[in-house]
Amino acid sequence: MAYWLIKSEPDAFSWDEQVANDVEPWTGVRNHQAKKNLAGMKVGDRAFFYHSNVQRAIVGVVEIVREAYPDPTAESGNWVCVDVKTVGPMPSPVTLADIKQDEALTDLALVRQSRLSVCPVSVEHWQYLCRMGGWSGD
DNA sequence: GCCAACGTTGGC
DNA sequence: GCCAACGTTGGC
Repeated sequence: MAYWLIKSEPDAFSWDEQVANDVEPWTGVRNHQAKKNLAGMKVGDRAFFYHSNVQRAIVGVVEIVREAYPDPTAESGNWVCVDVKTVGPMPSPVTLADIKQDEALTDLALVRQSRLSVCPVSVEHWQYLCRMGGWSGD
């Protein structure tokens, strides 16, 4: 199974809304590299839910429950989305500042390509970030 | 196909 | 609010 990180501006769609909705279609991605990442997601993969812009922190964990299908919010039909399900909140959110300070995380896609809204996370980084956030996991 | 202009994202 | 990074558009 693979690991990912998906970004959302809390003003547009926040973690609280994700928790309230439980399962949410992850739509609106309009970047080819991000699309490629979405298309590579499998059911059962997990992703960090990251708040960009105002909070800048990993605030929770979600699971992919439906693989890439045409994004209904795209008129062209050329974009895709996936469905993600709430797994749980990070006990202590991992901030971007924390991540940037940590030498083990300098090659994280989140840091290297700040504008990419859907990025892959290696197993090593996933476990490392989980430890930082106090995620006991399952 | 190159490149300048412009728009958007996201950190600070 | 500013700016850097990056994507897109359009003229040539």
